[in-house]
This record gives sequence, C-alpha cells and structure tokens, in this order.
Amino acid sequence: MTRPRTRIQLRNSETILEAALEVFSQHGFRGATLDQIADVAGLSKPNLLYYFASKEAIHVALLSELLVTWLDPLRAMNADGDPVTELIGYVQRKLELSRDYPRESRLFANEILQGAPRIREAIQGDLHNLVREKSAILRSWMDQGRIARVHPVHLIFSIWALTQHYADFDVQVRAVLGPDEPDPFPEAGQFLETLFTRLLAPR
Amino acid sequence: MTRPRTRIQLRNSETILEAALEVFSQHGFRGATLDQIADVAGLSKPNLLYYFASKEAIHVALLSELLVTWLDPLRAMNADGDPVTELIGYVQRKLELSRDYPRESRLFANEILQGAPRIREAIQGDLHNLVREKSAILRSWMDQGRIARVHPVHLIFSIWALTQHYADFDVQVRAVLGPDEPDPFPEAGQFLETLFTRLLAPR
DNA sequence: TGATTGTTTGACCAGATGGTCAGTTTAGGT
DNA sequence: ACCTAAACTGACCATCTGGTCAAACAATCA
Repeated sequence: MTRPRTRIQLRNSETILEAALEVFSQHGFRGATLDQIADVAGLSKPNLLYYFASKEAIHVALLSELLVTWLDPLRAMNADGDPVTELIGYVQRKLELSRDYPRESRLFANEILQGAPRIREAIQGDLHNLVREKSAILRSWMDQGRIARVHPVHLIFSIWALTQHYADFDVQVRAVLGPDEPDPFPEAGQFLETLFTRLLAPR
Repeated sequence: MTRPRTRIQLRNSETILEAALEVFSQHGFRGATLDQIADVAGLSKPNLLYYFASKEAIHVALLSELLVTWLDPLRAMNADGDPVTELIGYVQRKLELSRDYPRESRLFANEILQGAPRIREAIQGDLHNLVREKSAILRSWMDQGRIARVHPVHLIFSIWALTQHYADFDVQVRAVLGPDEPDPFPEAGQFLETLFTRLLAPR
C-alpha cells in the first residue's frame, strides 16, 4: 500500500514483483498461488503479505507498472519525423519488447483475455486517448500523401498483434518453426519491416 | 472416456462441452470451476463427472475438438487456385472464425499462453506438418513469381496474429475504437485485405 | 546498552474446490 | 407392469489456498 521507505522494503518489494511476474505470466492470475510466488521470491507467504495487502494488490502493482513502459514506444512516435521511419521504428521497438520482456507481454495478454477486469478503465482512458492522439498524426501523414491511406487504428492494432504474437504465442512459433530455427526474432524483424514498408509505401 | 451411446449421453455431453467452453474461455483452465460449468450446463456437479472423468478430461475434449476445426481453413488453401485469392480467402475465413467463434479462439490462446501443456505434441506434430506442407505451396508460388517473396512461415504467423487479435483482444479493440464503432469486423476485413494484397502483390 | 521500530515466521483458519459414493430416480425394452 | 441398466443426487471428504495473528527476531539510533 504505502510506498517503500527503507532499503529492505525497496529490495523485497522488487523481489516480490519479479517473482510475481514470473508466476502470474506463466499461470495467469487465478492459476498463480501465493505459495508459488513466495517460493520463487525466497520469502515466506506471511512476509509477502507484509509488503502487499493481498494477491490482487501484487497483480495490480505489476499491471500498472507495466502499462507505462508498455506504451512508451507508441508515445515516442514523433509527428515531426519521417513517417515510414517512425512507424518501422515503432514496430521494431515493440518487437524488441516482445523479445526482451515476454513475461510482461503474457501478463498483459492474460489480463485482456479475461476481459481486462483490473485495467479496463486504464484501457478506456489513457490507452484510448493515446491511440486517438497518434491516429491523428497518422491521418495527417496520410492527408499529406506521405504514407498510404489505411484505417489508422487498425494499423496500430496490426502492429500490436504482429509483434506481441512472438511473445504470447512463443511456444507455438518455436514448435512450428522447428528446432533448427532457435531464434525467430531476426527473421520476424525482417518480415515485419517488409510488411509495413509495402503496406505504407505512398502510391 | 467412452464415446456417447444413448441420446441422453449425446445431448448432455454436448451441453457440458458448450458450458465448459463458455467458462474455460472466460476464466482459463485454473480459473474455471466445475461448479460454474455445472451451473451453466444446468446439471449437478456429480452428474458432470458421470460424463467426464475429470475437469481436465473436459478441457482436453474441448481442445482436441477445437484443433480440427481451427485448422480447416488452412487445410482448405488450394495449390491449384489463384495465389492471392487463396490467401485473402484464408485470411477472411480466419477472421470469420474470430468473429463467430471468439470463445474457441480464447480457449486456444489461453492454452498457448500457459505453454500449451495439453496440446504441445499436437502442435509439434500435426500443426508443424500442416504448416510445412502449406509453406511449400507458398514457396512454389513465390518461385513462380505469382506472389512476392517473403518468409512463408512468418506469413502464416502474420495471418494468425492479425485475425486472432480481433477475438482474443476483443475488449481492447472495442475499448480503443470507442462506443461509436460497435462492430470492428467489417473494417478489419477491409484493412486486412488491403494489407495482404499490398504485401503479396508480385513485383 | 536498551528502547523502539521494522521484519519475519510458525501455526492456524475459513472457504473454495475437485472428486467420491451409496443410494435414489428415470428411461427403455419386454 | 416389470426389470435392468442408465442417469442423477445429497452428503461428504481431502486438499488447496488466500489470508490472519501473536510472538519472535533484527536493525537502528539514543
């Protein structure tokens, strides 16, 4: 509840959130147990609850922390830059997130799949507004003929879908590619660059 | 375990699977309870377990049933047809599945997210082989210069990601689009047709 | 050193949950 | 109408799980 004050509080809160991310992202909210989290964190269950009021409090803490960093790449999309460069850059940054922070991606996916009970308002508020803002930029680029005209919001959806797929469906991706292809990300990056370059090329 | 024999067995198995799909797709395996499923099915819990040996047995029955119908659209992709038509057709059929059977899509997504513990071998076996087979077709189309050259497996991934997104992330899609746009699917279909047409146009 | 505050834990609890079972009710064939 | 097998149920159980609490322990500072 209250913010960390002492060194120990800071360290243990961190440890707990890290362990909780591991467990929640693997089993979902309902599938994760406090005992598992405590075990991974190397702390006792009552000690966990000394730092967080409840299981849900841990989950909420993770999600709100996540939402900020998750949307940063989109925020970084600059109206003054070169449109195609900006968009491809966004795609690549999002793909890097999928590669480097797959647990966060799965945590988010789990939450949305269940109907986003804990972050619905954030999605209808902050996210909705951010997308409105950025699609206005996209629309102006289209008006200027600097990128091809497509539905800007569905364009953003397509970026999310295509990049997150590599984190959320990692098991499937690797199983389908087979054991010969240990790291799908380089080729994914190339494929997505091709895809969005062709989609957006002004015509 | 054993296949349904009598009329009652057939009807009740059906009812249970329908209820289980509803509950599992909404709450995940761990989040769903037998009591919930029994309630939705309008049967008592012991009666549920008269038809299925365990909670897991219900889940497995659903998943194996699902896998067949889920891959049918890909199976239907015909080597003798017109490449772009075949691919766009596949995309549209997959999008229709997302629109008409979102619960099945979410059930599948849930399973993959958790690491596919119950269908791993099916994915490494049947799915892997089907994708190999179909990417050979894609490759031959590319060799003939009838569609642009891209990584065939990532092309298939992109179709899955883009279409399933509209079922699995439905809440997000609707929240971001806002209440003015009640049905995202028509515009999604148009967007995806544009996307794949431009991506695949021979050059 | 002692007092105070912050940290940790074993033991415990109430409710939920998957599953069992003995026994009752119903359906279908004769 | 009767019999048999199928269908169904209330009561029950063991286990799991989120959470509590009083008491023990550690750190910090006067």
